[in-house]
Amino acid sequence: MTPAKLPAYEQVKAFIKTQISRGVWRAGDAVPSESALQQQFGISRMTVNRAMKELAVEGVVTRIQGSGTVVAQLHRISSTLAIRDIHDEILERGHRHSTTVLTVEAMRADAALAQVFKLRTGARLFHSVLVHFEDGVAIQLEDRHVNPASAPHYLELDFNACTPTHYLLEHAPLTEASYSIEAGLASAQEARQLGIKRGEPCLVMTRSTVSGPHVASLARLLYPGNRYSFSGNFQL
Amino acid sequence: MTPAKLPAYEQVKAFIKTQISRGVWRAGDAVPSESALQQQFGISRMTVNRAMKELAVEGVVTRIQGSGTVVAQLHRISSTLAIRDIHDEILERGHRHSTTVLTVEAMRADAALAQVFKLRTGARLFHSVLVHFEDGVAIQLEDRHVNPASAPHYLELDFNACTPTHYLLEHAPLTEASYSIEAGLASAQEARQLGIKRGEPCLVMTRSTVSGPHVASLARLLYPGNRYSFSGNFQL
DNA sequence: CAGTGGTCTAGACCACCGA
DNA sequence: CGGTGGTCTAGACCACTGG
Repeated sequence: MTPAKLPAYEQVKAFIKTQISRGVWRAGDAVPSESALQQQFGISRMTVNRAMKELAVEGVVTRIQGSGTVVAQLHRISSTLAIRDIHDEILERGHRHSTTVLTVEAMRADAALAQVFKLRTGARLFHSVLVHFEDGVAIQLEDRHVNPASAPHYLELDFNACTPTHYLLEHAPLTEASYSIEAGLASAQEARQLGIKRGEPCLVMTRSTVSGPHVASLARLLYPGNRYSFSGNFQL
Repeated sequence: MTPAKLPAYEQVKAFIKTQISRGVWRAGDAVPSESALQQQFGISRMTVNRAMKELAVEGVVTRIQGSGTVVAQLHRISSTLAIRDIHDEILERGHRHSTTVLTVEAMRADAALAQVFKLRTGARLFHSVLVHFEDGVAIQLEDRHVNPASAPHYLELDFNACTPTHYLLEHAPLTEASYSIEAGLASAQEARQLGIKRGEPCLVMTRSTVSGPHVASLARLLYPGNRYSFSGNFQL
C-alpha cells in the first residue's frame, strides 16, 4: 500500500484514512475492531490501539468504549491556530521588526477591567500601548493591561528590546488563555497610530491570559485588514 | 498529588504540567528521562512514554531522539479552530437558521478561478450565492464556486433544506482544506444583501477544500463584524 | 453474556545523540 | 560508548456496551 517503510501504526492509520477519503467508509460507518485489524495486519493490539487513539485525537474517528469505533461526522474543519509572539513571526518571514512605544503607565481598573482581572474596582494595573512594524509598515496596535501581581517590573521594560508577549511568557508561565477574533473599525486615533485611513477595516483580537492564580494580562490587538490574516489548513 | 483515581499516564502528565506551570521547570529545561520517571512513579516505560508523547503532541514539551526531553518554548498559544456547518452552529445555539438563495448558476472559470481549481481557463464551474440568517438576522454571505467533478448535481439542490457545506461534506469526502481570515469591507451590493451599512467592517474567510483528486470548492464567506467572531481557548 | 475499547506491564530491538 | 527516545510484542485486567 505505502511505498516507504512506515511504522506499523502509521500503516494502519494510512489504511483507515484511505478508506475514508475514498468514500469506502462514510461518516457513521463502523471501523473494524482492534482485534480485527490486529489479525488483518498481523501486529499486536497495542500497536493497533495506538493508531486508532491517534485517529481519534485527530478527529478522524469517534470511539465509544464497549460499543466500537465509527468514522467521525466530519461536519467541521479543525485546525490549530497558533498565536505567537509577533517579533518571532516577523523575523521568521525574514523581515525586520520594530516597535514604537506610545504609552507605558500605571492606572486604576474600572469596573470592566476589574471583572476581567478578578480584582476590585480601582485596583492597580499596568497599561501599555505599542505599535509593531514589519519592515517599517505598521501591522499591529497592541493595547495591553497587565496584572502587577504577575509582572511587577513590567513598567521598567525596554519594549524595543523585548515584546510584552515575550516578557510575559518568560515571567508569567502560561496556564490558560482565551481569545476572540472579530472585525472592527479603527478609531480616528488608532488609524493615526497605525498610519491607515480612518474607517479602515481591522481584525480585532482580544486575548486574555492566566498565569497560575492570576489573570496576567488582557490585550486588544488591532491588525489593519489588508496587512494581516490568520490562516491555516487541515488535512485528512 | 491528585485527589481522584487518575490513570497512571495522566498522573505523569499532571506532574510534568504542574512543575512547568509552577515555574519549577522553565522553557528549555530538561525533563527527567523516561527511565527516571519510570522509577519515580513505579510504572512501566510504555506508560511513561505515552504520557510524554501526548505532552509533545500538545506542545508542552519537545522531544529529541537520542538527546532528551525539554520544556517547550511556549512562545505560541495553540488552539483548535473549528470551522463547521453554519446550520449546525446556529441550531446548537438554540436559534433558528434560514437561508436566502441569491444565485445558483453554471459559469466559466476566469484565469484566477481556474488556477485555484487547477482547471483550464473557461472550464465549467458551479456558482452559488446565499445569505444565512440566525433568527432572521443575516450573519453570513456565502459566495461559493464548486467543481462539477466533485458534485455534479450541485445546481439541483434545495439550499433551504441542506446547506452547501453540508452537501459537500456528505458527497465529496474531505481530504484537505485551507482557509484564511482577514478583515474587509462589504461592497455596496454585499451590504445590501446582508442588511448592513455600506462600509461596515466584516470578517472575510476564504476557504478552499480538496476532495480526492479534485479541488472541490472555493468559498468566500463574509461575516458582519459585530455579529460574529471566531474564538477559542488554550489550557495549560 | 461476549465483544469492545482503556489501560498497563515487562520485556525487547532500533536509531540517534553526545561525550 | 552509554543514554535517550521510537517502536513493538504478547500477554493481562478492567469498564463499558449491547443484545
